[in-house]
Amino acid sequence: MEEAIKKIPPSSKRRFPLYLRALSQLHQRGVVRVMSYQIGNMCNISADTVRRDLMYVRHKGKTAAGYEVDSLLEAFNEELGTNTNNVKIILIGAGNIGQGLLKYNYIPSHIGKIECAYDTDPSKIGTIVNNVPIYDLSKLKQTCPEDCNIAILAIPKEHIDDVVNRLIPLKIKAIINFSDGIPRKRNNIVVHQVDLAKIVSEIVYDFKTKELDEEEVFEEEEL
Amino acid sequence: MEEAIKKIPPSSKRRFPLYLRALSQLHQRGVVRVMSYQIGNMCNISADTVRRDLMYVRHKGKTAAGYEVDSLLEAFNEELGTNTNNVKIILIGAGNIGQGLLKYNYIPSHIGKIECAYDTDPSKIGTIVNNVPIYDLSKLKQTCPEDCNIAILAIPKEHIDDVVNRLIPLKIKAIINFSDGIPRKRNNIVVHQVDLAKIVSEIVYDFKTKELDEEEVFEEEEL
DNA sequence: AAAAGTTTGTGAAATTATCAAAAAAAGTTT
DNA sequence: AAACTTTTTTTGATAATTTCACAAACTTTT
Repeated sequence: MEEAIKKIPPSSKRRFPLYLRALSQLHQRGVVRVMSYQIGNMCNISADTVRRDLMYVRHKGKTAAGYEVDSLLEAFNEELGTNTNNVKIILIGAGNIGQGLLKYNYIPSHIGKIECAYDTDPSKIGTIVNNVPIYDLSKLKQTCPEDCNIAILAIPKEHIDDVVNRLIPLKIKAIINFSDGIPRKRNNIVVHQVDLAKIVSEIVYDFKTKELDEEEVFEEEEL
Repeated sequence: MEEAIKKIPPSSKRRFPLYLRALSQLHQRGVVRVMSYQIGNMCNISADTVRRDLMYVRHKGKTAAGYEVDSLLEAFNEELGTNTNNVKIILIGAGNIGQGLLKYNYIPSHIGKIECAYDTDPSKIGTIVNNVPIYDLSKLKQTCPEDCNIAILAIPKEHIDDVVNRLIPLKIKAIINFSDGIPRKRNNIVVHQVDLAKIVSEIVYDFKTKELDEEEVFEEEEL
């Protein structure tokens, strides 16, 4: 008879930061109402899934023609709390991918903040990209923020294990690895592989498959 | 009473190119046998899922201590056929992300080949990065390969719609968009958003959530 | 204010991933 | 070389997640 315990599926929760980002953008643009499919487009999620997800945070069922941006924004802010606002991230490697991440605002503030970046190239060391200073990798220990647990790796695969070895004495517990190599397993550190080839591959394959399907409609009918 | 129709779930099929890539790498290294969890590690997929997927292609159930690399490789080659080998891709934008894609072999040949790249920066035009020539974007029409259907976008969001407009007269039917903006909807062109922020966001959020969970074990017990 | 058109909310179905335990192979010990 | 141990696959069962589909709620149009 008590209120049902609010159990939000993990798969749904993982999308919350995306919603927060989309809603913040909408809020900034002064948009008052938004449909599920619009949020879906912004986040690359189906409208169905968006609606399901929104069910979990909308404490009161309310509108039926779009959602109030501000009300949802509030709900997600509450739900996410300050969990992710203050996450400090370091970036190892200010090469192409690294600087790409810095420049394009790919990591918005809801998610966390890249505090500083590291490289070994003297021409990069000492520069500042989009407000983020690039330090000498050899000064990692001295310059890495105290309470930083997450590192993004964007370096050639030859150096991965080297770098990971240096991250272990720091308090880094999670690595987001954009490099095309996999560090060997360690105990105290979780590695998340971001595999750009995987991403492209799936899309290309989907596309090619769909194309074939269209050609093969005739054959199918023979069954 | 006929042989059951081999129906491979789409979600599974989408992983095939990844397996093909992993298996090719193993083959090159001369590895003869491989366990499901090793493939899983290489592809960032759980061992459970890998095994299920392999069920679909291994026409005959066989070994029980690891899989034969070559036999699987053959099976996937057969399954995928030449669908993806000869896919031609163009890359618009040879900035940080674009060159990153070119340099790090992120797009292996099983998936497709980036035939050429385009930029507007005179210092880039005419250069060759990892065997891929960079052309002037204004020469797009003249230089784009005839039978190319896929374009990767890695440009500032301000120029997205401009570029997409130019892609439409060509035979581009799918866009893989690494930019942090979304092109407006068109009829004849499918856009796949690759959202680096989304990726990082999910990882950071997962990490933070797990951290909190550990702290909150006590509270949970009160229920 | 009635009719037409949207969009949500949500059971139900379909799909996908994970668990768990039996079976098969390989390795180890005696 | 037989018996035991360990590892890894296979697969039925279960759980989680997504998608479908449609009634109900609201908006807009006539």
